[in-house]
Amino acid sequence: MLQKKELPKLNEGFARIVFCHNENDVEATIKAYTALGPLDTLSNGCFGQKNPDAKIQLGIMKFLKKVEAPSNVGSSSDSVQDSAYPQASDANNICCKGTAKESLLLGVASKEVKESENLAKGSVDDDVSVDEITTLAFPSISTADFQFNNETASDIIVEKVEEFVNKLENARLVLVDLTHGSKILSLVRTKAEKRNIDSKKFFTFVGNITQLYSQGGLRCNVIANAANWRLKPGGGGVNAAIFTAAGLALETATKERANSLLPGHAVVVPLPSDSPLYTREGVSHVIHVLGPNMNPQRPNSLNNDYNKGCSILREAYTSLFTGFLSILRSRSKLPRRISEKLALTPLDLKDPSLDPRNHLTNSDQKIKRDDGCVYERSKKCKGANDETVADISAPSSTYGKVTGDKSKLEGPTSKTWGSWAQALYHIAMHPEKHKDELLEVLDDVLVLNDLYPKACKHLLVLARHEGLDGLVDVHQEHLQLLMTMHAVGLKWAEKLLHEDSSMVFRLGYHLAPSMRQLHLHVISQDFNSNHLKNKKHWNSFNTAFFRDSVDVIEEIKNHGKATIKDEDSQLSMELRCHRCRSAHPNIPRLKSHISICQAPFPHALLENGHLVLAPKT
DNA sequence: GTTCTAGAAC
DNA sequence: GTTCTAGAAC
Repeated sequence: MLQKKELPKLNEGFARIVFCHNENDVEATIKAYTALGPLDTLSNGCFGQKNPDAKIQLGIMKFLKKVEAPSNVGSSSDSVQDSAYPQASDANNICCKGTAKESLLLGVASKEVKESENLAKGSVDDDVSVDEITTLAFPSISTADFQFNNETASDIIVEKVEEFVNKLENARLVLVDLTHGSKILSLVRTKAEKRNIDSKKFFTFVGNITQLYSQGGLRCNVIANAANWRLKPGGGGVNAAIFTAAGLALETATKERANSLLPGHAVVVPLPSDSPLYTREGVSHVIHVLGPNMNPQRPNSLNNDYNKGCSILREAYTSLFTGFLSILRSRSKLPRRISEKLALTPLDLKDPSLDPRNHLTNSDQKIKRDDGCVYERSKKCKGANDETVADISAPSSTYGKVTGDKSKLEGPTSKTWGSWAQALYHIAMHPEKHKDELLEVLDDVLVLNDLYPKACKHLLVLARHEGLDGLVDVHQEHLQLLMTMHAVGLKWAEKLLHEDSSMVFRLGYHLAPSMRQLHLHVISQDFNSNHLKNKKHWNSFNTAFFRDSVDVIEEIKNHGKATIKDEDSQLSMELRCHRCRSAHPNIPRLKSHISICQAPFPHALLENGHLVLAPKT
């Protein structure tokens, strides 16, 4: 209903929403406001007026039966939701629905929280909270600098959104572009409409992805970055904007997770609470994504190979959305009281104890945080209190009671483990007792040298979660952990490559590990070690017994578990060179062969990131 | 996971 | 004779 009494006056710094019942109401409203000053058409279904003194824009949202979407709407506005509003036959009906109201609020929220409170109170009857919605804002991947065809990219975006949108529960996805005339937004919008994708769960938005809340009133807890492969600031576009807006905190947090990214992959980085993006915009995570590159001027150009390109772009969106889902899942594990506070903006969080980022759950999985607060706290705890690590493990755990008991201990998969097989488990549970052996200590993982390396360089990335003895225990909810383990392993491989660029690394898990506690092998492919002594040693790294980390991650993403089969048969297979595939009668003969074999690695290994090599110079 | 060692393979 | 494997014990 047009609320004419609200029309004449708009205080400085305030915005107002006017609910219109029908086209006539909208026209009348626009007319009334036009009388007060020039009115801009901001975008489809949305009009605005810039008040130069107030520095805030007034918006009038139009809710009608069906609005044709013009792809080009010139405007000087900063940002505005780009159509895709819920549509219904009666505007009042929409107004009564929380989701529509959220859209309204999001569309024209003002700059300061105080102001938006006033906005809500002044113009909207019911107080409907939008706070419980978790939102991922993402730019179109690869269509800008990487010159990926917009038409094809829009198909893939819509396809992937459609695939994930039903898994979101109370969350949503927003495709963001800086410009109003954005071709990709227009294409995606049209195609999403055609496929009847729920516009409450997915819509497009015009605005700066680093100012969605402060300038556009759209609260996005998670934003995606179209990153470069080195995960470094600079370049241009979204990457430069996000790194600049997030400050050094993002660079540091990113470095802890990964040093580089393969095309088609994504890495979730929790944003430290001192980052301006966190304090100003309420962004808790940045997900770096690397898409395929079609630009010959940029590294790893695919030379217009759209077969590969499409497959990598699909992978990129899968990784991005899966990363987002893992954030949702870890949030949903928070106790109710905390999750209720989750969507509070940082401005609302006067009491740091209310900040969910400062909490650990009581469940058997810690909510991983390496932002300043928690990291500092956990470090302090380690010094003061030996129970820190025990706090992480499950109080309700029924296995793995670490006592002096020499008897075999049961793990979660009820496999029995000899006392000798518990060494990694002990390290994972009590890293403070093994400081000298550890190369790196992070919230979720530890890095250490394998005690009996089977190659010149052989590291282990050890999960710290209790209850994960091996791959068999890994499920969908561990996806984020697997990605962290991979990223940390990759980081170390690259560090070692820096010291010796002739090395080649492979990252993977043993199908049936001898040692309890999930660990990722990062192993150089020279296999030049006196500790490699028998057929089992060789085959555990050079048959299907060795499961590449990238493949395991894919399997968990797609099927929720890793395929475990034929573990024993792999270990007794004939001995074959991992490069030229020639067979050898015994270990000494094989070893003398691999010391000289220069054959290229098999295609299956060279493709899809199974091997980590130094970049070609 | 390693070490030890009997016995098979050469 | 030596070399190498594979199973038991830890």
